[in-house]
Formats: sequence, structure tokens, C-alpha cells
Amino acid sequence: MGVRERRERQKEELRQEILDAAREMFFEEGYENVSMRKLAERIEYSPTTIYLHFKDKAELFNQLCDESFAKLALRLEKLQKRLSRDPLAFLREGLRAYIDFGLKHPHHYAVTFILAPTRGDDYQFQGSAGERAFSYMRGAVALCVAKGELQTADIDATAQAIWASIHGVTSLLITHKDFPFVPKNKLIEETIEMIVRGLQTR
Amino acid sequence: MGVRERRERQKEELRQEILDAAREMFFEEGYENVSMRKLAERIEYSPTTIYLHFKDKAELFNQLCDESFAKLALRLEKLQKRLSRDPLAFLREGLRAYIDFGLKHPHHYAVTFILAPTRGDDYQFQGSAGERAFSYMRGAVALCVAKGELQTADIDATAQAIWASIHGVTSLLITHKDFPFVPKNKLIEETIEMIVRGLQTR
DNA sequence: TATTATTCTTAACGCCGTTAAGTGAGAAAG
DNA sequence: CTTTCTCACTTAACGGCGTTAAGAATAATA
Repeated sequence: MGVRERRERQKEELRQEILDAAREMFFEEGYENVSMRKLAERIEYSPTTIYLHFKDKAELFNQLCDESFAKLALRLEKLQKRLSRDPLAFLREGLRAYIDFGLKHPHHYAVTFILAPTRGDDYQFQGSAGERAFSYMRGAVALCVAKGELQTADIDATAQAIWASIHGVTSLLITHKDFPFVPKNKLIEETIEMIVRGLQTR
Repeated sequence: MGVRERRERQKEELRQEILDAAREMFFEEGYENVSMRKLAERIEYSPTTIYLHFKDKAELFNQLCDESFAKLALRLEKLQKRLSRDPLAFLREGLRAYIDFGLKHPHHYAVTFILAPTRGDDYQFQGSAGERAFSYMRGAVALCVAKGELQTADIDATAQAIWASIHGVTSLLITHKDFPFVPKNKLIEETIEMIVRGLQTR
């Protein structure tokens, strides 16, 4: 009577097939340029089939975003363990990792942090893997303050200011490809150092 | 023989009527939610008529963006004159003005700095009013460095890092309306202070 | 073999930006 | 005064989109 099980397995397989194709296509062409019809053609099913596995295009994509951000969260977790003795280094490395991640997954980053909210989608930052990643950074700031390496009157305000700044670099580098930027790494380092120096105890 | 003149005047009037309606609608509903058809209905012409005045939707919107950014540039110019004696104050006030502008014209800001480049549009940052506004900031940084109030090895890198950071605050505040931010002004001040402290000579 | 689930497709709805072709009013030319 | 021409404007369509209602096909159960 393993029928049910096999069916579920097959369903899961197709679901994965959709996710895999979508991941590739979104990565190559971006959210806006991948239509449900094109995606369907790629997996050789009718467009309607996708809707048997995902509520709509947004949900499908959010799934992929969460996947990616979970990876970032994992990376930050490892960093934290490795650098738990030196919170300032953890903060610095964490910021680098965050920006790095954005540049490696530009479409995912764009949809979660740049595009998602501007559409009328029901995407919720709260509870997302994106939020989880952010909370690591807040933790890093708190640690630095506790150890007296950074000074601030308000940990949340500081953490958010930091986040805003690195989000700025990340998103500019992703979206403004034609801007005559200083070399990428220089801009990243400059920003990180500016942030750290701006908060360091004197 | 004022026929030609009258015709041109009328054409210009309709062009303005389109721009006015578009400005309102884009402001109220955002770029994606305003269709050429809706806009046409508002001005009581057929959709095709709009194309007699603007190449496409993107050009129409860029027109409006440039308008707004010209206003920002003007504001920065005035600031510069008023605070030419105190470049650090000019920088600070300029940053505030930039963020302020973004929050006052969220749709225009979003399209120029957040969305435009992610679409395949032929929008060029170079030569835009947006670039003009940015260059004021670069000037402010250069001035501060010249007067020995800020320290940096590379003015461009610094100016871009600053820009990235305030773009970050601005765009996060615009797009992530559901994020439990610290009060808006607090976040803005925190970021500006972090930036300035991070670059100040010690 | 007949019935029932389940999977998947066809066809459509109502949008979208954009364009080719045509209408109709008014100016210019005869 | 009539014809020609110009030019603002519209109608109708193309090919796309995300999504859904209704039905066909397939495979498991009775």
C-alpha cells in the first residue's frame, strides 16, 4: 500500500524540479523576466501545473529566497562561533559576508530587500530568513557594546544604521551597474571601515 | 499665420496635462500600478495619444524623475551657498536633505535609484539630475577634506561610501514599511552621525 | 469492469505596453 | 468654394502577462 507514499514522493520530485528550474532562470534573468509560462515550458508542463505546487509566483520565489538566506544565516552562525572571542572582528567579517552574499545572489537579494516590498505582495519580512540574518548582526553589535569596543546609546538604532549602510552598498552595486564606481572591494572596505570607526569607542 | 504657434502651444499644453496627471498618479500609486490605459482614461484621451508625446512609459516617468531631482539639486545648491563657510555642516545638512527628498518623493526616488536599473530600461544614470545631486555631495566631501575636517585617502571612495549609506537608509525606509524600525528621525540621525564620526579627523 | 481520486491540460479572463492602420477636422492650395 | 493635404487622435489588434474554472486523462480502488 505504498501508493500514497510513492505519489507524495513524485509530487515532491516535481516540486523540486520546479524549484530547480526556477532558481536557475531567476538567477539568469531576474524575477521580472521569468514568466510562469516560460518556466512551465522549461520543465515541460503546462503553466497551470505550477499552481498545484505553489500558490503564486511570489510564493515560489520567496521559497528560493528563504533557501538562500538560510545559507547566509548559516555562514554567519559559523563566523560567530569562530570569532566569538573577538566581537569586533565578527562584526567586520559579518558585514563583509552579508555584502558578499548579496553580490553572489543578486536576484534573490533584490527580490527580498529591494523589490519585494515595492510590489503589493504579501511578503513579510518578519519571520523570514532575511530577518534571521539581520538578527545576527544586531547580536554582533550588542556583543561589541558589551565588551566596550563600540559605543552607542541605542543598540537597535545602531544596528539598523549599520544594516542600512551595508544594504546601501550592496544594493547600489547590484542595481547601478553602469555607475563609475571605485573598484568594488575598495568601496566595500571603505564603507565597513567608515562604519566601524564611526562607532568605535575613543 | 500664428497657426503653427497655436498648434504647438496646444501640443505643449496636452503634454503638460499628461505630465501633471502622471505625476499625481505615480505619486499615489507607484510606477507599477499606473498603466498607460489608466493614465489615458484620467486625461480623457486614448492610450495611443500618450505615445505622441512620450516614447514610452519609462521616458514619461524619467521626465518626472528629472524634474524632482532638479529640485533636490537646487536645494543642495542653496545649502552650499548658505553653509560655504562650514563644509562639515554642509555635508551633514546635505545628507539630511537627500534622505528627506527621498522620503518626500518615494516613487520618484524608487524608480531612479531602486527600480530603474533592475529593469532592462535604457535609463542612464550618467548625465541625469540624480547624478547632479550626487556630485554635490562629492564636492562637499572634497571641501571637508581640503579644510582638514575629514580624513580619507580617496575622495571618490569616501563619497561613494557615504552615498551608499544614505541611499541605504532612504531606500530601506521607503521599501520596508513593515519593518519595526526605530523612529525614523532617530535612524537618520544615527546614520549621519556614524558616517561623520567615521570620517572625522582625530 | 465500473467507480473514484488525482494529475495535468485546455481555454479563457482581464490585465498590460505598444503599434499599424485608419478617421476626421481643419488649414492650405487650387 | 472645392479639393487636397496635414496632423491630432482613435480603433483594433498583437503578443505578452498572472491566474483560474472546467474538463480530460490517467491510475488506483472497489
